[in-house]
Amino acid sequence: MTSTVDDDLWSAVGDPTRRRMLDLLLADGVGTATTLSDRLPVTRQAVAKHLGVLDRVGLVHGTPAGRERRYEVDEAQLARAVAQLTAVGSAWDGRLQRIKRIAERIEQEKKR
Amino acid sequence: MTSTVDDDLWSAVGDPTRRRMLDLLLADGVGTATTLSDRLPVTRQAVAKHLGVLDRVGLVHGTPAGRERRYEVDEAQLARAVAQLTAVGSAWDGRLQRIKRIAERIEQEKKR
DNA sequence: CCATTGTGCAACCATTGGTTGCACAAAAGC
DNA sequence: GCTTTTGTGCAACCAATGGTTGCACAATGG
Repeated sequence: MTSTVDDDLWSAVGDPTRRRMLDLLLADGVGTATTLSDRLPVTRQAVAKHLGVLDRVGLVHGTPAGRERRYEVDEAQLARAVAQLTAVGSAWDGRLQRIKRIAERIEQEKKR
Repeated sequence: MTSTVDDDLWSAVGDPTRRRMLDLLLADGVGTATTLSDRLPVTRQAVAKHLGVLDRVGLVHGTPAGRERRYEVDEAQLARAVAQLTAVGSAWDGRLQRIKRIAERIEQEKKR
């Protein structure tokens, strides 16, 4: 069942730009809208919007520091998201395997 | 690195309605826009659009059967998508663990 | 042959990921 | 201290997309 999935968390992580942002933040530890947009193919304003989304679902946390706002990954929340990814993945995987087994059994029946 | 991810595949699977559709198709083996929309909180037309998206990225395959069009999951392609999910998941997981280890080492240093 | 049912297509609406432009506060240079 | 950078936030705007309703039409069933 996919119904156990938090859709907000998932769709936050579903956007490719946001995924890259999380990658960068994880690699560097911390970043601002400007530093992130330097390494991304979108404008600073777009990055700022994404940071807003990620902040709202709790995947990152931003703190004002002087004139800039620093963001870092909330590790616990990202761990939760990862858990959901792998949960859905293995649910589908399980179904696929079951289908494969059934297909093989039918092959067997035919040969008899 | 998330750069190895096929964004089309991922964002196809990123939509919650499409995820539920895949669940239903996997459970039932086959379905049409109408039968799926019976069990989903959206209209038949919305489901038809989603089926179009899923078909375009190859996650499902639709074949005309009389007056209706039957869709089923392309298992190989879904397996690919699952592989990418778990790949990104474990990449992040790895980074999180590394961060955790470093944090623990710093704790150690302090105690000395 | 007529009524039903499943589809596909078009128009329309709200949200969202993106842009540009601007105003303003904090740092840095002189 | 005053001026120039530099980082932010906000607003307007645009295109794509997930959703809706409405309609026309082909296939099935009585």
